[in-house]
Amino acid sequence: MAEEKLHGAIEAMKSSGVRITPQRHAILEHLIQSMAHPTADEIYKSLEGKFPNMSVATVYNNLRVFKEIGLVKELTYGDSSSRFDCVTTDHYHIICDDCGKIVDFHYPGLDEVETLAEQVTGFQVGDHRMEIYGSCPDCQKNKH
Amino acid sequence: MAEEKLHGAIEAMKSSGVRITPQRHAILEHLIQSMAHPTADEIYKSLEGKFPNMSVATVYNNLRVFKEIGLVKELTYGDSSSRFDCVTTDHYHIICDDCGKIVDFHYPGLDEVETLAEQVTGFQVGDHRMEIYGSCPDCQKNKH
DNA sequence: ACACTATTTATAAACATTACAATGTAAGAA
DNA sequence: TTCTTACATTGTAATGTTTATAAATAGTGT
Repeated sequence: MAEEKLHGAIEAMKSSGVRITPQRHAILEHLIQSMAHPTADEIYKSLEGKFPNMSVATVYNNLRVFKEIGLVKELTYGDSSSRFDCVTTDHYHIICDDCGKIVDFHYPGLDEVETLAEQVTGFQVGDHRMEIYGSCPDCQKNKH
Repeated sequence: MAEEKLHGAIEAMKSSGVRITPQRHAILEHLIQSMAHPTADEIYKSLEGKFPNMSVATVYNNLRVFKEIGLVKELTYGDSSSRFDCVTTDHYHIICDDCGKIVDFHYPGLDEVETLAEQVTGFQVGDHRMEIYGSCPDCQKNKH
């Protein structure tokens, strides 16, 4: 399934006229395979073995490119660095306040809220963002 | 009404055992009166007149204190600096993609999503965050 | 093969935020 | 009041993430 996602992403790049370089391929692959919503620096470090000469700038540049063609979303929380998430299917995130773990979870989509917001504020709505915060099962145990 | 909010906030500080210094009073006052969800730097600049010697560190320190006692929420978007919002009543934000304007808007609260997330993920949910993105009425006019 | 453009690299710069040490200020006890 | 102690503020240095820039490299179309 990760294969298919990667394939789909590459198709999306092709049809957007974006070149598929080895670095881009590797960054995308890492984003898809790692379930961990990594930071730019984590991606950089994890590809050091394969690409000893790769620059951090390349990671940032390409994450921006991926964002622009809608392959990737940037997640900004309170902490210092952004995390990046491959948008394959629509999903939300639930985040552990204690250990920082991020888990995907599905929910129908909040169309109703968007509609109401449009009516009340006069905005033309394009998108929304939602996250849920709490304590993950592991951290609940450790607290007891 | 801003008076009452400020008063309530000061009471909250008292009962948390947090000292009410002139700087803290001014920062809170600015947060409550400005409807603009300011950045730390904006707060700092706006109080330069009253407190020529105030340090940026003071602004950051106190925003952290306010966050800890639950008076203030930190809003992190894609851009470089956090914005700060006085939590008086529960509300969500709708944000203009073009000009960055942030407008408050009320909605019943997404208890149902929280409950479902709890069941699906096993997390113990404490909080959630939602923002809506779009184009504000002004920017819609300026586009066409 | 050639010219042209996109991409990568390396490094410097910008910027927000935090850490730290020194100074100042308020509250309570003797 | 004065002493003591804990908390706040200030100024500055340090940290860390992200962006800008210029040079080197690779790819594409003619």
